[in-house]
Amino acid sequence: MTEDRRPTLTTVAQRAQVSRQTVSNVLNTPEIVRPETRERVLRVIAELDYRPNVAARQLRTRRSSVLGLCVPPAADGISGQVLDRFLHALTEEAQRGGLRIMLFTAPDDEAEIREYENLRATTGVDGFVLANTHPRDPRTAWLAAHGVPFVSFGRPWDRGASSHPWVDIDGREGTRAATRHLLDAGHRRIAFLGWPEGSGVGDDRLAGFLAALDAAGLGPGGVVERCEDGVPEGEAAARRALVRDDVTALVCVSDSVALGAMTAVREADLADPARIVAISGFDDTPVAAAVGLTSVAQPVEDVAARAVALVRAQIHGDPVDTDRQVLIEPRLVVRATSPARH
Amino acid sequence: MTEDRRPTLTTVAQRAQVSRQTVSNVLNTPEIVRPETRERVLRVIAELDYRPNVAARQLRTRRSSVLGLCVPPAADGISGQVLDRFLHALTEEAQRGGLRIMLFTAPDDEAEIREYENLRATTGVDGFVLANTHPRDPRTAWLAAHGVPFVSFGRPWDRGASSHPWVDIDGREGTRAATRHLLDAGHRRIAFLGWPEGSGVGDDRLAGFLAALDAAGLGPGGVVERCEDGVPEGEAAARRALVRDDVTALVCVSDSVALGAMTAVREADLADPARIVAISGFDDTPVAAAVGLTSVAQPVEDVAARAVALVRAQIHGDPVDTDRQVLIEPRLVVRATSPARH
DNA sequence: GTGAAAGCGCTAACAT
DNA sequence: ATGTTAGCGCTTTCAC
Repeated sequence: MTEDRRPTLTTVAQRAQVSRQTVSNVLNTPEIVRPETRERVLRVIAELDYRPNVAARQLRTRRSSVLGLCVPPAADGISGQVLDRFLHALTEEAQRGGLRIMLFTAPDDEAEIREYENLRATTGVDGFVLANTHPRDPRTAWLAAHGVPFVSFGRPWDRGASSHPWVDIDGREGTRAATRHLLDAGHRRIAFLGWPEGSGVGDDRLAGFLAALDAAGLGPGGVVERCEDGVPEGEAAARRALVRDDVTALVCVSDSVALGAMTAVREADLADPARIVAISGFDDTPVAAAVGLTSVAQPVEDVAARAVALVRAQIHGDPVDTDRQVLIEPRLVVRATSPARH
Repeated sequence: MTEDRRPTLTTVAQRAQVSRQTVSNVLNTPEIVRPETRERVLRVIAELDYRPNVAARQLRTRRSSVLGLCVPPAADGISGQVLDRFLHALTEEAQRGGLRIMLFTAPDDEAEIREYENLRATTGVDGFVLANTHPRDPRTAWLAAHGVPFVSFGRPWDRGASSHPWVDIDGREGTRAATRHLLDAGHRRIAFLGWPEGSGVGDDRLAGFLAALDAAGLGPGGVVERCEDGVPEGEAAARRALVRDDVTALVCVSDSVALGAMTAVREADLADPARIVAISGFDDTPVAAAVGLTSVAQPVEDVAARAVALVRAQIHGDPVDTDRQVLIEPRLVVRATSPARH
């Protein structure tokens, strides 16, 4: 058990015959150091495998290069997957830019706010990423009021909510693309299986469906069945929609609902072999890929990249030249559940 | 924008009329401080809302109270859910014990090892949790060789591998319970849908199946069909198993395989209404709950608790009185796909 | 361009 | 039981 400690700035300085400060400059402001000195110092750094101690740096600079992320107590079913993919992407993107992601949990919004305070005061976390904002969210208001850098994955859905930096995926455009795809495949009577009215995300997705119908001259309005998110719920909703004999395609608000719809459709297809009902889901979860479900994919990597850029700008106090609100286009992934009609 | 900084030990000391050191003692070794002094200091701490600066503490104590966790580049399908649930549980458990989880990524094992070095040298991460160990894993060997505290969720599957602290779930016991459940339900000819031979986890689960058959006097051996993990793969494997008319139940190595099997079974049941084939999966993913699939649940909360305890013991240099290897019993969740035979 | 001094907030070691 | 001293490793400020 060797007890010798890691090299420090002083170790490097001695060995390179310069002052500590010069070594620090080589690392932080290399351009002000004479090239030959710089070379020599860099060589010693490599030789000794020197790495700066971030705790010491943080103590001095009051900057931790750490972002906090609250992981929700329970994964919310199948669609929870999206959040997990986002977490992977975020970690990767942050790391690429010299930032780290630190996790924490809280049972409710108030507790989460207390953790923000705590993490700021103790660990000196530089900023936060919120991944599950909801209407009337007290957390964004608190963070904004306290001047804490943050960004949310998800728009604020309240009318007149104070605007804060966010990145989101254009759900409306997603369902619009899915609906257009089904129209192109030859379907004329398409139903939408959505969530109960009032959820910002769900309403947004419904809007895209209606817009596509309208644009095709099939509007205004359309067949809409609503249900809570879930597989059996989706199955029941699909049954209700399929009562109408002319419905030949279902645009679903989520992969969970779509998975349930697939069961209902399978029965309907058996009852009337001439009636092949097409389906599209939303989120492009692994389940969708597994069962061959056409779905709308959320490019979480793009979201992560923009999100990191937005917090970083706030941390560095950079004037944010690009928009502080970013809407990202989703991508339709066509699979077996939406064949062209012959 | 008020620029006044947070209170420090000195602020508290002055206000409480004691030395800095006494305040520190109140926080770290309260028992050596006279009760009345302690009370007074604590009151001031509360008044000023003082919180210790962890960077300063870390600089002094060479301890960060941070655990590193590598998130895999890509979520591996439906069963990836287990890992995500583990991550939630781990965060919660760590936080409860005053530890934080810091995320990082690496494209391969070698890069991950480099990150270990990096995180140790720069951030002073106290230990690591590995969640995806595999046969011939160079990472555990490196960590052990360098005396870095760590624990893995998952046994080392190599014969004669150097033993390190780990926590795992007893997959063998899981499939044994599932098989026994189907035997109790009246099934006599049960097939196992497993992964290709050679994966430690898959072989372990198969062993439980065989053991249960043996114990019931139906062994040795049994109907075994193998396939890669995945829904369509599971469907094909189930078809192969169901060719035998006497097979009335399928024990599946994962929920993905089981989900595929459900499709095959549905067809078989339609072809012969008298033949109701039961199914069980493994992992108890949200999908299983959604489609009513009987499955073996992994109590990741327990795993997280034991894992945190094991790293903590190493960090503190505590003599580990309990076993450094912990095997946790899974729990069978009975749902609609395994009704009793009438 | 380089060096010296000071101090970020904390705790280990010793003195009282 | 409490106080004093010193220093963890780094960067900011100001000399040179």
